[in-house]
Amino acid sequence: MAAHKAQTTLSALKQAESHCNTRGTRLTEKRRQVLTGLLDSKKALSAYELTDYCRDHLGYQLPAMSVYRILEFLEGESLVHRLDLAKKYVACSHILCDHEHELPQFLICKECYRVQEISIKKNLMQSLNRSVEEADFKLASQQLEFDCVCSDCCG
Amino acid sequence: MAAHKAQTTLSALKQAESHCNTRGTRLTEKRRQVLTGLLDSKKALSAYELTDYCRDHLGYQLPAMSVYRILEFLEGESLVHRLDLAKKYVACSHILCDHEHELPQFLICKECYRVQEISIKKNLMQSLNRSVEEADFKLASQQLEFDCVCSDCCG
DNA sequence: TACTTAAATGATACGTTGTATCATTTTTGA
DNA sequence: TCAAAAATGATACAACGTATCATTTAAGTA
Repeated sequence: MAAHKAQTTLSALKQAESHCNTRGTRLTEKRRQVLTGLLDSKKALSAYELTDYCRDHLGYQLPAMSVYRILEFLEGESLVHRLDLAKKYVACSHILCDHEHELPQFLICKECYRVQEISIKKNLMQSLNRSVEEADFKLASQQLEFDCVCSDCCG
Repeated sequence: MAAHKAQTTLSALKQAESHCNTRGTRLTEKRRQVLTGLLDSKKALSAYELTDYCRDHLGYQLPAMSVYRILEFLEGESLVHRLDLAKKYVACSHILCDHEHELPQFLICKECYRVQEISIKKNLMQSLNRSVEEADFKLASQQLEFDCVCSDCCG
């Protein structure tokens, strides 16, 4: 289990590194390790699952408090998204892209926590925003999360 | 604080009572009290806030475990909705209606937990479902919840 | 280089939401 | 009246998350 990381994970880490350099922040060893855990996982992980990841793959127990702080940092760098609905975290699927993206939407499988990042069509989001505004509310974020079931879990 | 309940609350309780009778279930005293707490609150309440409600308004401490069970019952009777996003509960705004409703959507103010129940236009929901299905996912429920800010909390 | 300061991480305690389990009370129906 | 079922109580515990203070590590400067 020690061995090798997928090409995309390595590329993403490199990209994340230079992103942080550019911004004058530091992708420390632990931050890199947490990000690696998320990149290598095809599903969303909770903070506590990430401490397990460190214990199992790296041989030390990263305190939950540190994981939360690191996730907060990574989210600030737009390298990670927090999924409120699942109370879990995913690596941003656009780390490797150099161009700007519209705000992502997340489809979260409530069974296996596989996550799909999609972009909802502009006019659909506009209609939605209009419906919400008619009720005198505003969407707190355009980054929506939808409770779903994926095709593996009984599509 | 002891005194009188709004007309709508009383009507809703009566309606809930007969709804349960019809279904062969029982709206017991405690269940009625929890429902009353939700009906009288203009915002979503957590299970623990409902135990506080009983302590403050009814003079006894309803155990959290009982509150959870009662909420589960009320949700099964479609008298209450659980809001995953807020981890809180609201009385269904359609208790007083006798006709069928489309599945509701919820706008939840993340500041004050005021909740607005709306119905999103059919074609909007259709577009959304289509987008989700293109990603090989399915919405787990058509009862969507949106993290919002209401007009009172900085509209 | 050594020293000071700031950034990052660790350790501990605690708060909130929620479930599991078993005991007790209340209601129902024969 | 009595047995069975339904509802509620009590207790313990699990998962997620934050507050606080201590310690370590890195960065910049004399």
